[in-house]
Amino acid sequence: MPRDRLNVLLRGAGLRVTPQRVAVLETLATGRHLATCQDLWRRAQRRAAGLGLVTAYRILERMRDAGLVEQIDIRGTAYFGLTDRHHDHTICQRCGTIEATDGCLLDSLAGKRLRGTGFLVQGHRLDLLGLCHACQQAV
Amino acid sequence: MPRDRLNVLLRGAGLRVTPQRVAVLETLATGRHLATCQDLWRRAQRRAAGLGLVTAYRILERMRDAGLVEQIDIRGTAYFGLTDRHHDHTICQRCGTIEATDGCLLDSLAGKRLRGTGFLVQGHRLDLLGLCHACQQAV
DNA sequence: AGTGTAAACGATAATGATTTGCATAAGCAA
DNA sequence: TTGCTTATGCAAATCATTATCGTTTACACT
Repeated sequence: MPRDRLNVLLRGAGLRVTPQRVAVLETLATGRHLATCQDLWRRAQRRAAGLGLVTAYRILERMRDAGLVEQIDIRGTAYFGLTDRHHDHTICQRCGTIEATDGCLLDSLAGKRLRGTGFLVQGHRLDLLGLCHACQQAV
Repeated sequence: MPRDRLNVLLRGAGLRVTPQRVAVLETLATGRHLATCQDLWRRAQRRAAGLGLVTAYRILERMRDAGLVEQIDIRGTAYFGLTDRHHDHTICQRCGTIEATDGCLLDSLAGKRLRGTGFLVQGHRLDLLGLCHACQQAV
């Protein structure tokens, strides 16, 4: 993703452009999967030396509130990804292993085994992400 | 839910029947929504005095591994519910408020506002819950 | 009913991710 | 460039969850 595009994204979301934010956003755009804050922080340091972990947390929080980033919590840790992507996963209820599904599959899967991984589907979780009525006012 | 049914559930899942487990399971069956471990623990104490918080965690973990219970993590904390129910939610990306959706709605919702609550849908999260290949062997 | 053993329990103390407070530095509108 | 606001970095606090360990209990087999 070109640097300009990142700046536009940030400005468009009403966020100041700082090297740290660009670094985190760029890192986010580079990776193909969801990532934890710690992970992003470690990787983003190549682009912004001295970046603090706490800052990474704040940046992700800010971008999440601005709608640029999506936060998803799995087994006690938060994962982040760009909002414009699809994030469908299989999550093993026993060992917690997370894998992305190939396409966007949906209904009547219970009891079925997914082709490829052999994951046995027992149930599903669907969360609609967005803004509640109150927060829409507060923009 | 009758006490017998609970025992059958536990036994059927290969779990020993203890007053603590019955208490937690009963509490889970009583509540209409997902609940945190702390919450379940507090409520289950009416049925099993002296129940330890750590025990509640272990019971839920055990029942989750046995497939009786579904664990869902939101904003850094785990929520639990019986597996046999549907759990579709709206989650505000700003304030974190979680609400259950009325029915089971699915596609082409992005950008729409939900009737009733006015929740603005920006994206969604779909997790398929079940067992990975390795864990299926280990049963 | 009595007994042995693996599994469950309760309390306390770690762990690890996330937040908070505060002083300093940097973005950006005028 | 100046000034005001917001962002950053660090150290310490918080909070859910996990690990440890000694004690108790469920339950299969007498």
